Amino acid sequence: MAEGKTIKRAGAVFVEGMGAAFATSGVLSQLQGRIFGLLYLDPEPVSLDDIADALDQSKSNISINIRGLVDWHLVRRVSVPGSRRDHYEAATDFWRVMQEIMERRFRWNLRQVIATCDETERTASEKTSARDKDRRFVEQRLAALRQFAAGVDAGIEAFSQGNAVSPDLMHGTPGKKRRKS
Amino acid sequence: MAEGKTIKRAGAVFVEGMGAAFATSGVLSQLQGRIFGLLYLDPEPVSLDDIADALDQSKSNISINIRGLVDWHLVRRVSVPGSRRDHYEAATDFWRVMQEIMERRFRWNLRQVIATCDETERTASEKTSARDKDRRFVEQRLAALRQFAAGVDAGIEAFSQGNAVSPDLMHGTPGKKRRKS
DNA sequence: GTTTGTGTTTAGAATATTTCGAACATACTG
DNA sequence: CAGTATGTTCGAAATATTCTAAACACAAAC
Repeated sequence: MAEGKTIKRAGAVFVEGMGAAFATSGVLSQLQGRIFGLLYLDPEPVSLDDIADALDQSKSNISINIRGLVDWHLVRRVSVPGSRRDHYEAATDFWRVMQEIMERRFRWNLRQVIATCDETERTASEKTSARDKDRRFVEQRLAALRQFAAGVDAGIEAFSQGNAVSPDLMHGTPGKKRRKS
Repeated sequence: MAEGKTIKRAGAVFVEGMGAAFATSGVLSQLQGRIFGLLYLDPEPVSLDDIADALDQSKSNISINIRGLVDWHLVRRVSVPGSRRDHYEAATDFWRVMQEIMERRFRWNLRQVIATCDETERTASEKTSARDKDRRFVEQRLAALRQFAAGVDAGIEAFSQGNAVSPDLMHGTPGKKRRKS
């Protein structure tokens, strides 16, 4: 609306590019990428219907998908004085978004791995019929995986808090066992 | 085969846990997680058919999915003396896998964003009809996004090479404009 | 060279996800 | 309060993905 027809052309390139990028991100969908692309190049907040219109999608679909964008802090819902409609604008604090993803996606995933290791070990130790050799093998493997996941988890946490992270702190030189300090 | 029935029970917990973890990873599928889970707790390499059998899937499906695991270096194909079949075993160098993912997934994705910014800018500058104000707005936004993506990209590269990465090197304090050097 | 064992490709079936339009709920307008 | 504008929810349709079984290709064994 506020932008000229030419920008709209360039906008189409950007919108589709963001769609492609988001689609392969594993975090957000193609449509969410396109929505973000549209908003990011528009200086004015845009209403739901205008977004639906511009991207040729149903209002309900935009409604659903934009919620995810707001969740990840990639888009803000703002109120526009004259209008009763919800309006949306792109956020520009990508750093924040990245932190959010690291917290809620990566770390959550790592904890899931850790939890699985723990649960497996508990289950394995209940039943005592397995040969010692097998038991030890499994426990050693579970320990190795848990240690890796815990290390990365700690690394991300440190990073999130503004600390530098160095690779060798995270991977405990696999193969050879090493003391903690 | 080489593992007792009890380990198999615990194994089921682990297999399903890995399936769940991988499913939400955005990189690999649930089935791939289950395959990895199975192999990771087995000291012996396992044949295609045995995997298919254990996970109750068709051979072809396993064949397809295991290729992805090998691609990401999460699983190795090994040859077993007595048998003509391909056998597979889990890799244990998670660090390597992580690097692989960072390179081939994250960085590739960031470059995609950068490329889109560049392409958009080129398209925008061809058409000169837009008002200066709009043009500058768009260009400033494209520059900001590109800078962020380039920063993260450089950070990951450094990290991959064993260097420490600190957050403040990456995010150029958004809001206020800043000179390059 | 034929047969047998093995992994891969392929076409279609099964399943899951995305999308739409209608129905609904809610809040503003007069 | 009636009426209208707006966002959300819901069930069905469209689309995409995953999975299977059969056909295929290739190599080893006989």
